[in-house]
Amino acid sequence: MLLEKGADDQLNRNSYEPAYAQLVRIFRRKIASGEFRPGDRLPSEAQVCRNFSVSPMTVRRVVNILAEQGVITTEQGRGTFVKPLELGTASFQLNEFLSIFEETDTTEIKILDARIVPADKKTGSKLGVNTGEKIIYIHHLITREGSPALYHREYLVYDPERPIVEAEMETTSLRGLLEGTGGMVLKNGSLTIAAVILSEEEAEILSSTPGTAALSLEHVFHDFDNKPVSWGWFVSPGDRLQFTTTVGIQDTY
Amino acid sequence: MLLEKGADDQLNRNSYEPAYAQLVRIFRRKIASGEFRPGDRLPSEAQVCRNFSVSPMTVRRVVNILAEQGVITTEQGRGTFVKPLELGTASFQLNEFLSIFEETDTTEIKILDARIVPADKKTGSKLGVNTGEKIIYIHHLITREGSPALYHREYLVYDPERPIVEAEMETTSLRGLLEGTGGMVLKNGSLTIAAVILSEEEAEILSSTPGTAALSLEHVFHDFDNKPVSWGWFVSPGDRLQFTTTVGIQDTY
DNA sequence: AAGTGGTCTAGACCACTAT
DNA sequence: TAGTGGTCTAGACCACTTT
Repeated sequence: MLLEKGADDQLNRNSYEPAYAQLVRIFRRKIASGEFRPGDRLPSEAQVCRNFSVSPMTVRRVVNILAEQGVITTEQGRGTFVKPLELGTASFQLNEFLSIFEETDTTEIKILDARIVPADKKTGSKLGVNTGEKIIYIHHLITREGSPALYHREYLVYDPERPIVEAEMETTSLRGLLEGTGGMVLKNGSLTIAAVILSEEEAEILSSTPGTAALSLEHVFHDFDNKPVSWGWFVSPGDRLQFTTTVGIQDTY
Repeated sequence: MLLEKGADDQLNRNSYEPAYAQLVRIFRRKIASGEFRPGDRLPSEAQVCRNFSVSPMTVRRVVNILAEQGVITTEQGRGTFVKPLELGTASFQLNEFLSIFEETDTTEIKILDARIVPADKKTGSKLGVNTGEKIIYIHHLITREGSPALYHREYLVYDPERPIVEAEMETTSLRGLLEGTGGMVLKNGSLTIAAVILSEEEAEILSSTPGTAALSLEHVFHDFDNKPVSWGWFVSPGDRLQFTTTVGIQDTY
């Protein structure tokens, strides 16, 4: 090594990339390359300050980001260590699933059904309305390159004061909901992924076979009064949809 | 309001909870309560500095955390705004799924099979070894409160130099792998959730019925030479396992 | 006592947006 | 020009762990 310094040992202070981001990248690379192995102690923050000529606050920020990313752990008074790979840190992003809606040239959203119906017992309890009360039912089919990819059924509370009907019944509104630009102001929601079997009716809609395995994504959304306003689910045959993710250190330079 | 100040308008500087964490909590609460609605502009950072008597760096940290959490967005030169709910930000944590392994009093891990086998074509290609080469095969059954919850099949590259066999064949090693304390030093892995149908053999293992819907979690792990060292999958009947998560502002005080 | 991470200050300077 | 977010400094003080 002698006195030579590589690109991993100094910052480019003229770069548009901030110093803290460069340091995050450098340390991720050092870990990915095996220079720092799981369990190893990283140089102390004071040392990093001296090595890269940056202030303690900047190093602190880098450490916080890497810890947030699950790459390192800090132990007060002891040091900062490279984390071993942990399965539990894996998270599956819904974004990936929803990205198909953005391929507007190959993806088409059709309305199969949309009307006002009386709530049955289960739907009523999900939406917090009495059985028999009027609610909105919408049935979407999403096709990719001409063939059905998944369907969406949704029940919405019927509030004449809010023009949900018009807003929601537009095909664009489904996309709007996904992107957060819908007409409704939603506070939060809960989502569930489950495995289901296609019924005869579902199989016909999706041009599939009854008894096929499928993924279901169920959702309930609440407004700022904590009242449920939407209950519904997406269903897609198992061979046309799956969720993937990665854990550990990725080789992204 | 007059001159009164509520708990949401001042910090407790004697608390063990740092100022930045208190501020994050306060702003989350203000947003959850509807005091700030999606689209609203929050007070400028300089204003927050004055209102709470904190330095700009502390406010900056708060803003970064809330932005990271997906609660707000920042626009340079314009301001900081409350984000509308976005479906795409949802992420399903594997941790929740793996938490069943921590209930050691009700969860039991049994080895159904564990031996050295020749690699078939598919397994060989997954693990990067030639067809017919020796690999390790392990079959676990995980039971909860006496009844089968899910099974795990795994193929491992056979390296006599590394005592994977002994380490991995212990029931504790599965738990170790999940927690990152296994004997192997893994760099990263890829994970896939898919819907499958239980075969007759699988149904028998799981005390279920053939044709039932099930969730499959497939995994491939790589070492620091970027070589695959493990390929396997968990399978659980759809009525015994699902993934859930939430989006938006939660009411957690 | 010395070294480690953790919080916080009170500014500086910059880039961007609105007026 | 004034106000906004964004980066960074050079310290201070604290809590904790190791020697």
